[in-house]
Amino acid sequence: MRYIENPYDCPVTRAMSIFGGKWKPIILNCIGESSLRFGKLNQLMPAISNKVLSNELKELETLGLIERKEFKESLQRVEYTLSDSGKSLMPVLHEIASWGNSNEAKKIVKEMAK
Amino acid sequence: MRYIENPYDCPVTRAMSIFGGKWKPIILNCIGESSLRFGKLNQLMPAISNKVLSNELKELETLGLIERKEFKESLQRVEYTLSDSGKSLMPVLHEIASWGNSNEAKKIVKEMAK
DNA sequence: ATTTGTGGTTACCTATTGGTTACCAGTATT
DNA sequence: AATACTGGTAACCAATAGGTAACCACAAAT
Repeated sequence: MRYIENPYDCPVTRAMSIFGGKWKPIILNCIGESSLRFGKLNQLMPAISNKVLSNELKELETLGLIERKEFKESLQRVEYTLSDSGKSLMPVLHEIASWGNSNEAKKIVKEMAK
Repeated sequence: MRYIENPYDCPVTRAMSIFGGKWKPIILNCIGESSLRFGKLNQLMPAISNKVLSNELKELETLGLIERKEFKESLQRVEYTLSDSGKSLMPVLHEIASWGNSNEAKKIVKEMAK
């Protein structure tokens, strides 16, 4: 998602410029308090291609919302976690998740499917 | 935004399928508790074209998140308000707005601009 | 009679997103 | 030595979203 012009300094516009987009909130929520590998993220979101996942992870890292840790141990191993900025988004993600679990949301999705 | 495949029934995925996208959260937040005319919405979000605004409003109406009221009075007059479903999103929008006002968010946007 | 404002629609084009397939390096397994 | 797994990347193409500009009906104002 590109930066959205925001002449009136709208906070929702600012927030959505940062973590809006099809996958970013979902990825951030998946990672949450845990530490996930690329392959695991791919499993959790079967609908995302590895190209797109790779791009999104890079963008989230550039934004400073996640951290990428490479373990040189043995077999290639990379883990993603939320940075402090990313963690500050947790209340937002919880609120979104909570609404997503509401009957309102479920009803709307049921309608969309028709 | 199309419906996102959601095999694990992730609530964030469900929520973002509904009100995700570049403009939807911004429009919903703009309307809030008030009742806004098309022209006013256009003023509040100068970066949106009237075509896109028109489309988004239609989609939001189809989703049942907003209501469109036509006043036959005199001059063509249409007002948009949140439906009950739309109002149930207010806590989410507030949380997003609150994060958008945080220093974290402002710092990130400052970096993006470079 | 012409102009202005509202709430759009239409046609057209471009930019962005997303998807597919193939491929790669390093390590471990068979 | 060949194969498989991880975490990707590259090239290419298709679909979708978004943007621009022109236009329209209706009403009111000049």
